[in-house]
Amino acid sequence: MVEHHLDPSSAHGRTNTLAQDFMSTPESGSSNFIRDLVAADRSAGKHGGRVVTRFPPEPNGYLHIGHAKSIVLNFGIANESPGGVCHLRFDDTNPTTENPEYVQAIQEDVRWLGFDWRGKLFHASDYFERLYAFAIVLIEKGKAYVDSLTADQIREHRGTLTEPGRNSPYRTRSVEDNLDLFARMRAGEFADGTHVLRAKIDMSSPNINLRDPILYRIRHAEHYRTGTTWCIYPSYDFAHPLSDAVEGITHSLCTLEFEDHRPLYDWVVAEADAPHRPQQIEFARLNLTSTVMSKRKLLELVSKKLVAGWDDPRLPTLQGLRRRGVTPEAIRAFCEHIGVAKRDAIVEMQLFEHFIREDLNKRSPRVMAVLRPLKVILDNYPEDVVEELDAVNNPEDISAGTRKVPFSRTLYIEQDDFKEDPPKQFYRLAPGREVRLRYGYIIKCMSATKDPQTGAVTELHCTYDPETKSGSAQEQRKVKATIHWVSASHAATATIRLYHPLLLPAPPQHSAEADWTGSLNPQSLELLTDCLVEPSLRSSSPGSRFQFERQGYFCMDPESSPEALLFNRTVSLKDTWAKVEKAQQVRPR
RNA sequence: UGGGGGAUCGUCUAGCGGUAGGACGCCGGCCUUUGGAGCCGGCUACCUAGGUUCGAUUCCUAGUCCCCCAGCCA
Repeated sequence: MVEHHLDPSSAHGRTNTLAQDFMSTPESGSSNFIRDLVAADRSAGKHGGRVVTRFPPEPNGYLHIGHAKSIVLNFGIANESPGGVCHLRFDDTNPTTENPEYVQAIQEDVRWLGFDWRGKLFHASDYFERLYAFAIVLIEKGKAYVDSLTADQIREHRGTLTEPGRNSPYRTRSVEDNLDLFARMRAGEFADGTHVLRAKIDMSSPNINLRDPILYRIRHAEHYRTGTTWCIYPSYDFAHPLSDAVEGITHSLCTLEFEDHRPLYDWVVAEADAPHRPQQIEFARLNLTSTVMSKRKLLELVSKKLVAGWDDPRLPTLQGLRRRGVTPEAIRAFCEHIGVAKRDAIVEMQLFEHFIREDLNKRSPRVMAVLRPLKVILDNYPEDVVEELDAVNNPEDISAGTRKVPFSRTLYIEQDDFKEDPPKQFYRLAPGREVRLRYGYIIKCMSATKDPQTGAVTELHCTYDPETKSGSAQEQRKVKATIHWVSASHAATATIRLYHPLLLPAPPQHSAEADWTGSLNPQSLELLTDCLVEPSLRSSSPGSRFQFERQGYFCMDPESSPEALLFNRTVSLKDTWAKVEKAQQVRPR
């Protein structure tokens, strides 16, 4: 049954989120200093009024929520500029860390997030030949030289933060010698580490990046795309600005740590006679509480098998979030909301959860599932009767219709919904008390059966009030609580994974970075077996998202099967009672 | 004790010389067949000290604190 009533409350709710409801293209973003700057450049006719941005990941890991911020910014700015475009470029200049698995995953993730590079897919490795030619230009202008110092010697010559560096004895090599040596580097005549190509700038610069930075190094390694064609590889500081220039990037957005590379970026573009001069603008990277975001730490978790893989739902990777049930819309809305600025910031995980709930609330079908079952027998309900009760699929979306849920004499409810000795403000089931069963009847608890050994409550005997059937007009009796349930003989068994923060709230302070895994939450994964879910779930498919009423949002795992249902909890519902209960523990009754 | 950046509610963020606003969170209330959702109300914020100005979060000066940089990583 599908109704099309215009529900005033949901219609009202919709006016607030109009932009998000019509997002065949992702929502246009809120204002920030970079958007303002790009808009100003465009109206001033800078770069010919064009806007070309780029998202330039190195394919040495999986994308995470921090990358999402950059993706949303770069693609967002391009998409809202007439004729604007955002390139996807793999910054693959270091053959030892990169591999095609990551390239594939990154493309998938960008698409999943809802962005389209419109055919503008590039690799820095596409430009190796051109970059080589730019290097020749530099050498010919006397702006670059081959240095034959060892790595240690180079470090030693570089000076320190407070002391200037010293010129390498090879700094004065002739252009002819440099050309010859550089050609032989390329030809493979030299071993790794024996020579590098360096920019000739200023060894006494207060900016260490300008103390003759390394432009090329020798690496006899197989590159996942160019194989063994090359044994010299350009460094980031050389490849990045020139790749931007070659692609006609107008605004090259990157994170704060590259701020003092900007003079070098500009130097490279200018001295190499690049066809175009992009503008680098820096912004603060995203930090989130109670999780890890650095590639190094994520890789460590995965390779040490501290988590199940890159798509472990506890991880802030895009694949982890997807498997957990987070939608791309929620991620985008979050990224737009947190803003873009230059100050270091740590965003609370609760803010992210808010955007996940907000999105899932509108779209998730409701369903009943009992995570920790407690048997309930309705003593006055006939043994051979099964009623099919009408249940609303989504009160936020009447067009989602209704479904039938079987009801019978023996049911299961949540253990938490019964307390033999109820504390103050607990208004669920207790001896002698009444609650409504969602979509069903009001029931009254007559007695609790206990395990003689442990004293644990094993089953409840209740009576139901036939006059109070849901939807019947005659009985308007109110009770304080409504609880969810499943019919014992109809329910399907499921395994459910609950996720808790990856990091402990207060990380042990002792040693800083070395053993950061000490602050990992050993209880980050909670596995519940023998959960009982309503039978309609048997026919749903992996990836489907639901709200388990009164509990949270759950997503059917890819490894779920009709015989072995498996769900991941995306995020819990806000739980007012949990707060009250916690407050009571601090100051009882 | 070099250079580059940054400081606004608990947390993000707006402000561009004229009443410091929004979101999350938290607290209280309303409503409710989800203690959900929704609604209403509230919450000790401009780093400090001077200066300019009728008026400064905004401009100037001097401090303080925080972040980044000494990879042949990006």
